Amino acid sequence: MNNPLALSATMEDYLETIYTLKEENGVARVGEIAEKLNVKSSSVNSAIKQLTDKNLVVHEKYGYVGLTKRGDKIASEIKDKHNILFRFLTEFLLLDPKEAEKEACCIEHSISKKTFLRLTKFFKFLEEGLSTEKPKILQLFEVYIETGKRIQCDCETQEIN
Amino acid sequence: MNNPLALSATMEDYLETIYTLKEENGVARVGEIAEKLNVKSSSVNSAIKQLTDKNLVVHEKYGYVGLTKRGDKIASEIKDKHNILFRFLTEFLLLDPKEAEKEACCIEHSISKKTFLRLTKFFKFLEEGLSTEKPKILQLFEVYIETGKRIQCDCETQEIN
DNA sequence: TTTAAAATTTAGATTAGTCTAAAAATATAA
DNA sequence: TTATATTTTTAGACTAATCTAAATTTTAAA
Repeated sequence: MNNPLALSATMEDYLETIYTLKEENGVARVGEIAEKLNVKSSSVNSAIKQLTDKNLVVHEKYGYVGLTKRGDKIASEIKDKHNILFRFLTEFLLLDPKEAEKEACCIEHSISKKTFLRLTKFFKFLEEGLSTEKPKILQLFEVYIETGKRIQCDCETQEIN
Repeated sequence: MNNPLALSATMEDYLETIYTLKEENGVARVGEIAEKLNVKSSSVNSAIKQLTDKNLVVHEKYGYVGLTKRGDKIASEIKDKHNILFRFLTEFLLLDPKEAEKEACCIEHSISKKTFLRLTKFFKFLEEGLSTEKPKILQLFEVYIETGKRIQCDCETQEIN
């Protein structure tokens, strides 16, 4: 019943961290991964072992940690989920970026591909709006969050052209 | 560093399931909890032991499983998160209810109180709109999901009154 | 009321993910 | 280049959550 290819949230975090470190520093090392994830190097080691067995990570003893093609693909998908969630939390729910960052980290392992795609589509939809400013409804929501008051606007009731 | 009162997603699921069973049947029994969560009764047993130690659950041997006041409060908060996520996924992202249900189950353990409150506020905001129909932007998004086309509407650019 | 069936509990094994402590390898500095 | 410091690896313990199998208790039926 359970997909044997499915990764635990923990393993996804390892992949994502390796991916991020490679983006930031060009390479990823055991100690850095440990630091980012707030675990000990020995934990990183055993995770790497598992991910290597799954053909997602490459690693020669005492050397850099890398991603296979498959590992890289999975990592970037997780990263994409993270990013769209971050956008949603900051641009839409107007949460503090620091909080939103932590929150996205957490939720990224729970959302399905479909939800990810829908959220992505939503932002694409917003961006394809002619105007350069935010849609009225989000502007109103911002005011509502700050003041608790709902300014009226006829865009709510008017017909679609 | 880590909050000792924090519950694992697993323990939250147990609380929530007990809560739901009590809603549905008036009482909750070990076997029903096991069935809902797709685990064995022995697993339920050890979970109950832990939750009892934390003063969240009451249970006398071979009897019904109940929630303490604190347990009930926590369970209802989880349920609230679940419900608001379900609404977001179905009403806003227009996902299939069955999928949305599963997804909400998953995400409910990851979102913070703040995110929950913001989402709640967002729906309250929508409901306080004068019109009885959905806000224009969501109507447009629905069309966009179905057709890939973005119908123009001047509500995007007009001034707030 | 005794017996059979169903539900619950206990005991003990297993797995994933973590840790500590010690050993091994690599990098750095004198 | 040798000694020291840092990093990585290994070995083995621990915890949370699960399972199986067996024992116990409760429920229902004969």
